[in-house]
Amino acid sequence: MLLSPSQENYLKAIYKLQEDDGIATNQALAAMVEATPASVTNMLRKLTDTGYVEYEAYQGATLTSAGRNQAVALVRKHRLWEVFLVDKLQYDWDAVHALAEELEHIGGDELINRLDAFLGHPGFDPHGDPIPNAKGVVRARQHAIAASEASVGGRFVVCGVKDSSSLFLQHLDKLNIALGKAYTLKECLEFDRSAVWTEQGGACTNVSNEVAKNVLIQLTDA
Amino acid sequence: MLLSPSQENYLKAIYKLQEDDGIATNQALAAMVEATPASVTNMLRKLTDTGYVEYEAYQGATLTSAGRNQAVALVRKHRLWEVFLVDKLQYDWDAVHALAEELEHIGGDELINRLDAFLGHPGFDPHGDPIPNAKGVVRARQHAIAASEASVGGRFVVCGVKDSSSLFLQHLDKLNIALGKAYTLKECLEFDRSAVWTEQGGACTNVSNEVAKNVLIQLTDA
DNA sequence: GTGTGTTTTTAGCTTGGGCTAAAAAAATTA
DNA sequence: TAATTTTTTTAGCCCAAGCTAAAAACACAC
Repeated sequence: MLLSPSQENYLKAIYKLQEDDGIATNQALAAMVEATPASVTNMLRKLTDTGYVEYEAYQGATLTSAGRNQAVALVRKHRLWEVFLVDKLQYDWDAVHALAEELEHIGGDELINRLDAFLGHPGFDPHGDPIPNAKGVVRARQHAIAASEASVGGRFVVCGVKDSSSLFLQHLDKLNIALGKAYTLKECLEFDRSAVWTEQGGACTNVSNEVAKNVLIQLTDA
Repeated sequence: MLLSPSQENYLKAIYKLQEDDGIATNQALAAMVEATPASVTNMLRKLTDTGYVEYEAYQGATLTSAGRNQAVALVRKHRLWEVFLVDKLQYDWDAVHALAEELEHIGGDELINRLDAFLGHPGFDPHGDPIPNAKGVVRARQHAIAASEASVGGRFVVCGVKDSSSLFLQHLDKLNIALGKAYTLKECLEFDRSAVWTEQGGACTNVSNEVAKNVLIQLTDA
């Protein structure tokens, strides 16, 4: 059974919602695929008939194992294309999402496995999200927590973002925050719950709680 | 005005037919886009309304300058993706057409210009066809003739193919004929109009007229 | 447990791109 | 020129994927 780009987008949306919220409601799906709830009901019926989704009226949707395989393959394709665009074509990390969204619907396993090899089997995409391997295994990011959870005096390395919207990523660029950079959490300001991060070199950045909640870090002992 | 993949395919087909035959008839278009003549009539009307095609009933279709720009841009995208697939992902030259056909509908100028730069601004695709530049200028292949036009004793280099179907390209692979290789035309066999080509090393290949007609060469004096 | 508000579904319509079958125009042959 | 064949167009249909508006189901508060 071959899936249309639209159907693939639904599967990906269900997958993400299941991961994040545990459940994929009609409304949440509608928001994610940018369609009306009525259209979602339609499509869920179709995907149920073709065996990718399990769905009973009013109960939300879950993926079958076939559906999950498809979704993970799409995530793999999306993230590998993002790596290509950033590493090879020198795109900024905030500009690649939309293009990867188109590219992920092209070709099959052959193409993506060759791309994977060409890129050197990268483990993570430009936003720090892990890339599933050819067998569909996603190794979870280890020990990652939101930066807002760090405690004063703690040292950490930025390893990902929760929000990969262009707006947020450009904001991080302005704050000079990037993946792989190491910081110490100098202090937390009671008033607005913003934080002060210092780099090794001594540069200080004031980070709002809103930002910190969307930055993923790994604590380091050094 | 944004074009759908289907519309883009029609523009490309009209462009090719105009180049090859001088005229794009309804029937030829139908064959090329793999649709019925009735569907072609429909689409031509649409493309006329949007200003990409000039078309009067029963008279065949021609591209406006806007249409030609689009078509040339598509050819550029197609050929650059083919170079990517062969040079970077190690695909065989007979396997890339279908994938490039999908990839050519993705993204806009930005993407393709970055790809072009990444590939080192190649002049020709893996089948020897010239790649239009960012301004839409296609520089014609120089002095290329069909191998069937060569005369006995002549030396030449293979520089392209007329037929880039998978079947034909695989046949060339079997004959060990590839772009860039140099040959001497040893003799022409009266009986079936096949030819004997010899390589520098001395290896001989018997080439049928059918094949020779679809191989493009450049004569060399040496 | 009844009422109110939210969520989901149903019903019916729209648009893009196809299709077939039949009619009309053009081209070819006698 | 007339008859026949080929090509193109018209008319009417289908399917995928969306939409709106209204009805039904659910969930929660009182």
